[in-house]
Amino acid sequence: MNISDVAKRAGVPAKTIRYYEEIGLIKPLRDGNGYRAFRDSDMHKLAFLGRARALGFTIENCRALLALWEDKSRASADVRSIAKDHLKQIEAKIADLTAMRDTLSDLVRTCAGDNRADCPILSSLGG
Amino acid sequence: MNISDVAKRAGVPAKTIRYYEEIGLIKPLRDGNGYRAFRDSDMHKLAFLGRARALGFTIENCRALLALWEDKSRASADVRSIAKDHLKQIEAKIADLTAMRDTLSDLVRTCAGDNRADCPILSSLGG
DNA sequence: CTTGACCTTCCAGTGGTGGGAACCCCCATC
DNA sequence: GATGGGGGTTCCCACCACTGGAAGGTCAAG
Repeated sequence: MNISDVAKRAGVPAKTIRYYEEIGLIKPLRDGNGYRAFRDSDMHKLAFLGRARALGFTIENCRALLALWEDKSRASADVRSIAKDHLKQIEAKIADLTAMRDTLSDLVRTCAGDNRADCPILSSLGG
Repeated sequence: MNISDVAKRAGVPAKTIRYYEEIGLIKPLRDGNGYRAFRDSDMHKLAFLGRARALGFTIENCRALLALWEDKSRASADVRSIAKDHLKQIEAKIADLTAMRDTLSDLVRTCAGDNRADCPILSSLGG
């Protein structure tokens, strides 16, 4: 498989695939002409990476998860611990954003939004 | 005022202040020795920027809001429109993260997390 | 033989800092 | 006068995870 085929099948952009090779997440073979030759296993790894990234795992977490996925004798506790940590971080980010949203939606609600110069949003930002 | 004073008072790191000057958000004067000389107005702008950034506004939005803040004849509708757009983006991000969290917390819940190799998290990522 | 779609590598840029080097300036103390 | 310490300055590199683009090699079709 060439890079555009595997990109389509795994749902990961070709540029990203090259990047993943560069940082050692995948190690595709090479044809005589220098083209990358992807095996099915490479494609599956890329699809795995695509799903993990879609869940917001960092690259380094993806690397760890991939290693655990490859390791037949792994303990699921290791995976669970990574996922739980990540879940906590996501929840923290949601909390941050929710606080922002609440403040901001209050401001938007109290702002008349007409042609007058008086603006509670700017007043609030101004201190 | 020197940079560390204004950093403390406005609650914005000195590094960030230099960056804000570099991109033209503030224009502090200079002393004879080359030190930045901040006026009160610079400090107020920095505090404004700090609050706007804390609400997640991008630098470019901050620039626009600052201009409106400075403009005595502004219409509050302009401010409100920026804030509403930003609010929408925050809500979109919250929705994304919430979807991630839901998927992930399902996976974490169904994962035994013991020493067995069987792991629903990896199975799900593997496709 | 040409065209055009691939593929390759390499370099630069993103946003908003943070870290650190190398150097200047000012004040206090010995 | 020397020295030390704590400011300040500019400049460049690193982060994260890509993304875009240039310059050039390769391949299949017409």
